[in-house]
Amino acid sequence: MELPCDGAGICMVCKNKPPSEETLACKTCVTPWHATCLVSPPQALSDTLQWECPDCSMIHPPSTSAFASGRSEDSGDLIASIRKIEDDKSLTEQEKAKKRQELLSGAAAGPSSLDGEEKKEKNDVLDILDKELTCSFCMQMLDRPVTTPCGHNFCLKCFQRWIGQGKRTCAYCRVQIPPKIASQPRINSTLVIAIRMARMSRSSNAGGAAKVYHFVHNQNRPDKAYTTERAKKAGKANACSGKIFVTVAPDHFGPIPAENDPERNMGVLVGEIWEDRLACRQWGAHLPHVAGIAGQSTYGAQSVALSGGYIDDEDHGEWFLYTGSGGRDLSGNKRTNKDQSFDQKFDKMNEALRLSCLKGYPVRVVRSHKEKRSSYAPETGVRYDGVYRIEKCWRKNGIQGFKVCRYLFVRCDNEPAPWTSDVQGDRPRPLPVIKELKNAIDITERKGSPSWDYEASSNSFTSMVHCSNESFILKCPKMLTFASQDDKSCWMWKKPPPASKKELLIV
DNA sequence: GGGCCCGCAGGG
DNA sequence: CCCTGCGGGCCC
Repeated sequence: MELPCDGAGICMVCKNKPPSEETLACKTCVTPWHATCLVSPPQALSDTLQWECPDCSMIHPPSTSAFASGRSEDSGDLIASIRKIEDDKSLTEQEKAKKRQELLSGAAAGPSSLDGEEKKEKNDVLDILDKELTCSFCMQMLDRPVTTPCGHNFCLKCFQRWIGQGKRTCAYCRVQIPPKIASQPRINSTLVIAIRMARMSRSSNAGGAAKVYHFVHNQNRPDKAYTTERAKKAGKANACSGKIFVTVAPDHFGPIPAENDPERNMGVLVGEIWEDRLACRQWGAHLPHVAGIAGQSTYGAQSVALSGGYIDDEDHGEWFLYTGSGGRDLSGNKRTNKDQSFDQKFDKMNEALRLSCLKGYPVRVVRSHKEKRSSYAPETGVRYDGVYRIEKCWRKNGIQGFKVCRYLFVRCDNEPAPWTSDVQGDRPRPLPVIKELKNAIDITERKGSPSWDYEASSNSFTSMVHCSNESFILKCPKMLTFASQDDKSCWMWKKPPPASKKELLIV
């Protein structure tokens, strides 16, 4: 059995610490090995620099190196062909690049294939999948993929073999692997789905060429927003999202609890502030980085972003009026600065808000203060403001409006209930009546505060809903719990409503 | 400080 | 696929 030196430099075979002249570093994985304990140590001194350890030479046997095997005999031709393209003065740089790519992607492998265009596209997809979904050990498509914290993927078996050899660094980038992951590697289920899809696309010959998505898996995203090569100008305006830190589903309603915050294990607290909308997105409070409403018209709205400085938005802290999407222009964006139809229906995001109103779903609220710095916001940035509910929806002069009220007074750990005029108050109280709604139509209303009542006999929560002169009862089992047995007036979210709408019983 | 343009993300 | 979106940087 051949074993390397451990982290302290002690040979795992002879249990001695070899002097540096007896230590060999693998050219691939840089792991130190005790030369005298090797079965076949390198003979010449010059070989020691190019020496590959038993593990690595086993993993990458030279004969199966993907590049060498496929192209070794015609690589001379390939270079000649590339030179020919380079020298062709009739081609633009773009055309040259395209030709080169065709050549490398194998479209030109079969001489002058006529369906090259279609084949190329398919190959592009498969190339990307090959590259991204390949295990660095066995060079095959990942089997039961395990992802390291540094973002590299390996087959479960390959990973376990590596760990079994006493390795505790990533085979790809040498970053330390935490003991927990080494001992209990978890299969990356999202990746499993991606692999399944890749296999499907590989096996299906028919069908149009798949589109190449520049998809970056969450684990592989940086901790901060970043700008791609394609987005020429720097800055966050065109930035891609960084890693999402919380583990809640994108359609998750309500607060983000500690158990979904593996990063800090504290959940997203009311009053938390991020530099911008992209950072806010990373903590799951509000996912769209431009749009103001996160939601699905058939499911409900998860969150809204309230940006200060719009005069028509009445903002009273614990309740505010919100104009639905499409009802205003995005400042400085000509495309949306069009005339509004005067007969809008509730659709898309507005319908999502209306549905949340009907069902009494909690809506997360984030506020930003780009223009107006109100006394509410001594700080800059985007602020998570806790859970609200949509109390009323209406349509007036073709514009949809929403009245959004604090759902429950959520006690937060880092400061007393913010955005309330009464700082002491973390109790529900009557809500102000909205003015000037005489000409409004389509009023969807939801009454009652707090919205959910606890029913001890069934240990469930019920809520009375009034809608279009009809009343019905919503039942949601075990949705809320009291913060403490002593203080029943202080409500707190413990468990968010079910992620699937099926689980919500309407009796 | 306003106009302009940009490109990402997500819904439908 | 197409469209839109209570961002945001930069230029004037």
